[in-house]
Amino acid sequence: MRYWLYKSEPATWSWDQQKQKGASGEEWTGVRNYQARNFMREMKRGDRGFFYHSNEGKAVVGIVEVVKEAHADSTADDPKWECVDIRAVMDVPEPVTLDRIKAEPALTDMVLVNNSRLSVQPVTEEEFAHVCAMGGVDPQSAMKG
DNA sequence: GCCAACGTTGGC
DNA sequence: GCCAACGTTGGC
Repeated sequence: MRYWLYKSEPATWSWDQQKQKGASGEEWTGVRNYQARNFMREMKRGDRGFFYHSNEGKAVVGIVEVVKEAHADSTADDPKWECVDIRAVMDVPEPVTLDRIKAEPALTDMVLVNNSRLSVQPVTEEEFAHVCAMGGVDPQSAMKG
């Protein structure tokens, strides 16, 4: 299993909206960047990830899971743009802000810190567990379901 | 609201 | 195929 991070501006698509989609989840549409698309092509059903609020909030606010692997993005006119479907798994009780992540020596290599513009990005298992712990989430339950 | 970083586009 | 111009993202 691999781990990921999905960025969204809460004004466009928020964690609350994601949660309202329930267990069937929702397409992660709108990615028009090859690097981000290629990461989504690598995703497998069951992969876990972070839901990150960019711009406003700037924090990891939730845990999500891939429920449908890459397929054509229904909002794109070109089928080369693909997306996965993800569902909300659980809240992060203490949202882990970008400031806290940057201040954490174990997380200096996170893509979030080093490539702030990439909207879908990989997270290592160690980083995932670390951020879970910082957010008050039991890493075991976040990583296993 | 500004602007740095980065990706994409298009002229040559 | 290079690279300047432009657009977008997202932190500040």
